[in-house]
Amino acid sequence: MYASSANVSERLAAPPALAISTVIFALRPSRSSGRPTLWMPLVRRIREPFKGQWALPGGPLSHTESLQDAASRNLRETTGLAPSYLEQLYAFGGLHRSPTQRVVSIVYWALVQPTEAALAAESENVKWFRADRLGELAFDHNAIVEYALGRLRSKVAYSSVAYHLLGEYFTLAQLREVYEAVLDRELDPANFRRQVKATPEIQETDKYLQGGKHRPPRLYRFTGRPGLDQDNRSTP
Amino acid sequence: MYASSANVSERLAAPPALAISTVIFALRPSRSSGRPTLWMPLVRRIREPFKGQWALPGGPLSHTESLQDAASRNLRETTGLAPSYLEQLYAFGGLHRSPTQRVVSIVYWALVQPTEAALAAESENVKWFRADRLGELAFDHNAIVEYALGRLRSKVAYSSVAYHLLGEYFTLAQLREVYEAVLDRELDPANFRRQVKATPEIQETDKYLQGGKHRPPRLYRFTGRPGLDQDNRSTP
DNA sequence: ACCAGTTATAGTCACTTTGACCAGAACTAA
DNA sequence: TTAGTTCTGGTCAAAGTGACTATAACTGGT
Repeated sequence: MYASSANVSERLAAPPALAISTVIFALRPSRSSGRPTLWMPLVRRIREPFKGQWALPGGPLSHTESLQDAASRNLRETTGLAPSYLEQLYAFGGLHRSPTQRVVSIVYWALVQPTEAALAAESENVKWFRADRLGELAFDHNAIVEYALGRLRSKVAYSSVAYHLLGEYFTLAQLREVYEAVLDRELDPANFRRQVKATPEIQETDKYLQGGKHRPPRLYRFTGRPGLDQDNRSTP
Repeated sequence: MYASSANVSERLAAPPALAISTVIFALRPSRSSGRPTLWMPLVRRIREPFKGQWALPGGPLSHTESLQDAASRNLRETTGLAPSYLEQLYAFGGLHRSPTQRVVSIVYWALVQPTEAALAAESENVKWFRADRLGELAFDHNAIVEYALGRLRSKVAYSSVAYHLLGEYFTLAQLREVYEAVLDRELDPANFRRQVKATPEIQETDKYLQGGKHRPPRLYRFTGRPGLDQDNRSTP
C-alpha cells in the first residue's frame, strides 16, 4: 500500500488516499421471530490497522473505472453479489479516520434481492450480520452504517427503493414487512394496501401465492425503473 | 501540479487527484425585474485545461483539514465569503472529467446571506453570474451546477434551508420571494403565510419593516439550528 | 382631509390525504 | 362443518392543501 512503507514525512507529503466502500443491505429472516430483518455482509481485516476486526467491504479506486463501477466491482469481488440498487452515500474525509494515514472514503450503499443474498458466499473472512446488532467495527464504520441506515429509512419513506429488497413477485404483506423492518414500526395492513395501490408503479398480477396456511394473497410486481442509480446517469 | 510535469505512464500510475469544489448560492435582485434571483460566484481558470473559462471555486485538499474545512477555506479564499449553510453535495469521479488527469471532485454547496454577498470581492478573475444564465463552464461544472440546483430545490421544498439565504429579520413576502426564486413558480401569499406560521422554527417579532410604499409588514426571524451542516456533525 | 392604490393578513370552502377502525371474503387445519 | 387466520374492501373523522374572498393598514396624490 501507499503509506505502509513510508516514513512520517513522506506520508504527510503524499496525497490523501482515496478508497471506495459499500454498505450492503439485504433481507433475511430473523432467527428468533422469522420475520424479515436487515442484514449486511462484512469482511474481516487481514492487516493492520484493526486487524481481525470486521469492516465494510472496500478497496482502492482503479484508474479505469468510475466510482460507481468501483463500488460495484468491490461488492462482487468480496461478496459475490450483484446489487439491484446502488447509490452514492457520502464522502467521509475526517482527519483521523485511520491511525496510519489520511484516507478519504467515498461510500456507496446497495440493496440486494433475497435470492441473491441467499447464495452469497460466506467464509472465514466474509460474514453476515444483523444491521442492528453489529459489534464494534473497524475505523469509523459504525458511524457510516448508522448514516446509511438513516438514508435507507428516509428513502424508503419517500421513494420506492423498498422494492429492490424483494424479488420480482411479492405480496403486499411481504412488502409491508419490508417497510416494517426498515422503519422499525408496525403499519396498518389495510392503510398500507391503500397507499401502495395508489402508486402507479405497482402492477397487480393474476398470480397468487399458494402454500400458505390461509387465504392466498395476490402477487404484485414493481414496474418502476431498474433501480440501478438514476442519480449517476446525470452525475458522472 | 501533480500530473503536469509527468509523462503518460507516470500519470497512469499516480493515484487519482482529489479536489474540493463548492457551488455557492446567494440572492441578488434581478437587473430586469428587481426581484431576488439566484446568483453564484465563479472563478476564471488561469491555466490549462480550460484556461480562460469560468469554473467553480475549488482546489486541492490539504492534509490538515477536513473536507468541510477545505470547502469553507476555499470559499473564503476565492470569494471572501463566509457561508451560512454548507453541505456536501456529491463526489464526482467520472473517468474523463479532466482531459489531462483523473480527478475526483468532492463538491459542496453553500448558501450565503445577502449582506455577505453584497460585499463579496469581485475582480478580473472572480465574477457573479445568474444561476440560470451561466455560459459554458470548464470541465463538467455545468452538470454539477444543475445537480446542485436540483438539490437546493428539493431541500427548500422539504426542509428549512431557505432562511439561510436571508438575513436575521425578514418579512413573509421576502421569504416567499425566496421560495419563488428557487422553485421558479408563484406561490399564493395567503397559503404560504399559513404554512410558514405553522412551523415552530419561525418567530414573530414586534418589529415592522418601515419605508415601504404600503402597509408595513411584520418582521420574523428563524430560530432553527445555525445552518452550518448538521449532517457533518455525525459524519466526520 | 379624503380617496385611490397596494400590500398585509385573516378567513372560508371544497377537495385530498391519513390514521383508526370495522366487516366480509377466502383460504387452511382439525 | 367449524374455528382460526389473513386478505381485502370499506367507512369515518381529523388534518392538510389549493383556490379564493374580504378586510386591515399603510402611502401618495389631490
